Amino acid sequence: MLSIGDFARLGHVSPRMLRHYDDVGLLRPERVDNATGYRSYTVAQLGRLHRVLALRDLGFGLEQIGAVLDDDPPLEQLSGMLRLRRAELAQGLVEDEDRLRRVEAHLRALEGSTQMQTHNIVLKNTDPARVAETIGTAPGFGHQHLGPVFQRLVPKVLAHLERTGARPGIMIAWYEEPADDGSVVVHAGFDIANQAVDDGADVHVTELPEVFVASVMYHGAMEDIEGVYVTLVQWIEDSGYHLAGRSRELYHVWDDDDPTRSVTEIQMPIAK
Amino acid sequence: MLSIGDFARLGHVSPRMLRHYDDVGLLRPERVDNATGYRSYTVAQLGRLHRVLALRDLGFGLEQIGAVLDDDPPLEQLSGMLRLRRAELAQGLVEDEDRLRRVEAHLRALEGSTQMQTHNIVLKNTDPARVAETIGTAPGFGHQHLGPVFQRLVPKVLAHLERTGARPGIMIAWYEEPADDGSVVVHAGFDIANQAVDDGADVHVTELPEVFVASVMYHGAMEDIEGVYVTLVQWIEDSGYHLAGRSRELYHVWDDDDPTRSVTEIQMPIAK
DNA sequence: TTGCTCCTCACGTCACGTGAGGTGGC
DNA sequence: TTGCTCCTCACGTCACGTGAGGTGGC
Repeated sequence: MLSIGDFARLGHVSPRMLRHYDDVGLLRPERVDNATGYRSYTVAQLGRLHRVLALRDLGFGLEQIGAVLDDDPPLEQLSGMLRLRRAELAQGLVEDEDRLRRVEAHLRALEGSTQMQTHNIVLKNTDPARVAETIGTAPGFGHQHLGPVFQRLVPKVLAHLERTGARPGIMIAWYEEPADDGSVVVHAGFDIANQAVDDGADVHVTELPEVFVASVMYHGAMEDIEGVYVTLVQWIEDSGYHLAGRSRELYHVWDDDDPTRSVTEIQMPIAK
Repeated sequence: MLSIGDFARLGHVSPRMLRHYDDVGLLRPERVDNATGYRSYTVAQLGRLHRVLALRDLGFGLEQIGAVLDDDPPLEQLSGMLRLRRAELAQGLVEDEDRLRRVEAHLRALEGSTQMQTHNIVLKNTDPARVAETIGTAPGFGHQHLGPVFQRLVPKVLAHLERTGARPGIMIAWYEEPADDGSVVVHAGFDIANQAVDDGADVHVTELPEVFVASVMYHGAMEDIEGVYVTLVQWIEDSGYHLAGRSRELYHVWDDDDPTRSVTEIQMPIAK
């Protein structure tokens, strides 16, 4: 008979672990002294300890280990558990590899040392939105091209919504792929939630689908937003994703008086 | 101003998370109602929430995130943190890949469906041991070859220990690489801990070094141990390791009357 | 008046590590 | 008598999820 300390040394575990395994019924001492509570183990119990350690090393929880050791499940069930564990591990590996790539993308973004705080990029599924929008064409990207187009489009939508008695929600814009000459079709409109709004002459109600995006919150005036786009696109590429759709801008805070207080969310659909 | 529920929906997080971030000081509501305790957030706070989520996604703890956001560390320190995180992730990946291989080795061992309970293989560093041992040669492995050799060697060591007044500890054997004709040099002896023992005519005191091994506890008579070796060697290979030294046997329980009660540990040195 | 939201505790998670405070055997 | 081992609580870990029990605004 071995004391808990001797048995622990023999099995390369801590006495505390053995007490814990006793508590949860995973490995009971061969006997326990009535008066002192001292635990005694036999060398033969090393076998059971070994099985516990082996299964723990594979990542099983103590409860599952207890089930395996005590219920002596049939081979198929055992291999089923191992297969499940294998799948979990493989899944975890994929996730951690992706995470590692994202860390590396942030490192590279830091080197670029753009003013923007790069640690601001979140991956998520957008919530779908119903928008009343209208369409215009700009000669290209960039604030100097897009600004005037918005000036023209936004009042149209607002007027239409006022006519139909609907309250505009958040303002949203999205961009089609640029044509060969660089010109861009711009969609600008407002979220209308589930309010009933008829289509107008130029204004249409449409549904923006749920998509997986990389999203950045940008605080500041629209003139300076281009650097954010550059950083974001680079980050997406660095972290192993690629663009997979039309990007959107959500104007969470639109401050005409002080544009630097604006809060704009850029969403770029991506896929692996 | 947004209620906690609205802000949570906007940021794709749970209200509980926001309360938690408030508790730990990571993201305080813009204001809290004195009477009701209701929290209010502003849309501008989405930026901070975004940074929290981005860093959390990389695997940083909330405390570290708070430090990054509030202390605004210099670029080098930021990139140092990212580098550390990258190293941790890479390390974790290696470990999980190894674990995955071990799971797969167990699956293959199950298919073989040997009687032995394969979930009994533990990787560990052996503890170094001082042993008094002697040497013999057997015509090959297998109980029929080794048995008689042990019969001859063990009494020699015991007699020597008795002469020097030392108490024998656990019995240990190890094997040199077989020669071309298959013959094996066998070392057999006893652990003597730190007792002073002089070398004898045939008996030498030697130190077994600490090595990394795959270890199996085998309950039963020595005649049937060969299957365990076969399974163990196969498992080692399947799990991406290779043999890296001479294997040992530790006779934790040696029962002459009932050999099936014997407990023998097989240790095979391995490396990646 | 009935839902809905929000509030504050407080337990549970997983497998132990780490004291605190006390006792028994050499 | 002094170390050493062993014992039983009980807290802490990490980031919340999940009730319980209660309140305020539409």
